[in-house]
Amino acid sequence: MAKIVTGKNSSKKEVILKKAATLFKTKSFSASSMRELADVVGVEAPSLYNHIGSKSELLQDICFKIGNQFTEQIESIRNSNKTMVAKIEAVIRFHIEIMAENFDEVYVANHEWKHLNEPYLTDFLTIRRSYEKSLMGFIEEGINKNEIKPVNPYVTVLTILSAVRGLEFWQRNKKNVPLQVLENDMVNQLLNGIVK
Amino acid sequence: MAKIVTGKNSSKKEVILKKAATLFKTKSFSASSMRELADVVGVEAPSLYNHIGSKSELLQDICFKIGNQFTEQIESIRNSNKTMVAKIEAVIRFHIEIMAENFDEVYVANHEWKHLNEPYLTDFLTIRRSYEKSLMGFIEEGINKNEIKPVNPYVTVLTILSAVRGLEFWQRNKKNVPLQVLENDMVNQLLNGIVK
DNA sequence: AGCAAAAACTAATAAGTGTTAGTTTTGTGA
DNA sequence: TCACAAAACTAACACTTATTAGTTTTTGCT
Repeated sequence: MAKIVTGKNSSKKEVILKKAATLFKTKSFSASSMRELADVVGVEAPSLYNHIGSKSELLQDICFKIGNQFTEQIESIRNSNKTMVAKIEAVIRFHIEIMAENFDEVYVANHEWKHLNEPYLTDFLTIRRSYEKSLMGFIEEGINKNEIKPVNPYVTVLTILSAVRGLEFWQRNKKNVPLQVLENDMVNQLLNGIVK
Repeated sequence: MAKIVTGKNSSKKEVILKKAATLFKTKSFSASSMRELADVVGVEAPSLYNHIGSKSELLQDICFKIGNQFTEQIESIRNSNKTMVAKIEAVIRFHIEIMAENFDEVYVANHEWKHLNEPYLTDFLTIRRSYEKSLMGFIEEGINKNEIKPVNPYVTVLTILSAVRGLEFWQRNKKNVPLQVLENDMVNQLLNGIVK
């Protein structure tokens, strides 16, 4: 009889969630079967149900864990007293850092949220939209305070968020480009451009 | 007996491909069934096989049609005699335009390529990597010619490509933000930044 | 009109899906 | 050591999957 090996501070459900995130990232949610997940966990598929409710629940847990993490961070930046440019810079930086730490989960939340069931789907999109609005507020206020050029705030948010999401592709080059270089260069390009 | 309705210049296979791209974009490749595709085409599932080889073949056709389109465009830009900055700008602009025209196909190529079978998977990644290398060449040459700040070329390519890919999220706001505004603002931010 | 090819149909197959039921084994505290 | 709960197991269910075989209908050409 196999046994789920739990690390020091993690419950069995957390172990399953972690492996699920990796599997869903690699194969996508729909193409991943509970039998495959059970395999990497080291157990038979039905045994998983002693610890989790359903396959969908796994996706929900992953998406909302990440969603809340981002929401908390941007709230705390909003309540800080930095210049608007500094706030935007802080957003870019924590985005990169959360991504570097919880890569698989962030990837899954970004790519597989559409397989959430209602009402989770609607909730998730609400959270995400409110996040985008916060960032858009920073841009607008930055323009008003004359820190930022009179750009279209929506396009700017789109550009920034897409750029940081692109870190998904970075992982295969982790060794060649250190995190600090990445963060600095990306912040610089998005804020100051690359043209001399 | 239902009949596949073909437009003026499109074969029945092309009709199926177009609908498949839309379906795969909406539901993802793995979560889309041939029965669903048949439904939107207006036919029974087995009838599709009079026109196509398999489900995987649909994905292959979509991915390589888009892949080749991008490759051709960047080749033609490479062979033009523009400044390097102008070449990079041209890349950003055609990216946005291809995306605006063939939205569903580009989306599928970007998101569902991992479900390609070998040897198509390897081929696709090779094409993509060579595309990235071309763009990276523009950056490096731009730095050498003193047109561009001494940035990390890899990070810069990553930032640019991710930013333009983010247009996926733009569609829901098509009405509010015209294509030209989008193109200009995005080019501007990526090349010149947003900070005053 | 009649014949051949194209393209639709129905029926069926084998494999894979998430999940439940019922049972057995394991780990823990008295 | 014994009992109880936690967590593993096997077997099975009801569905869905892509695809094939075989048949019938439609289309287009002479």
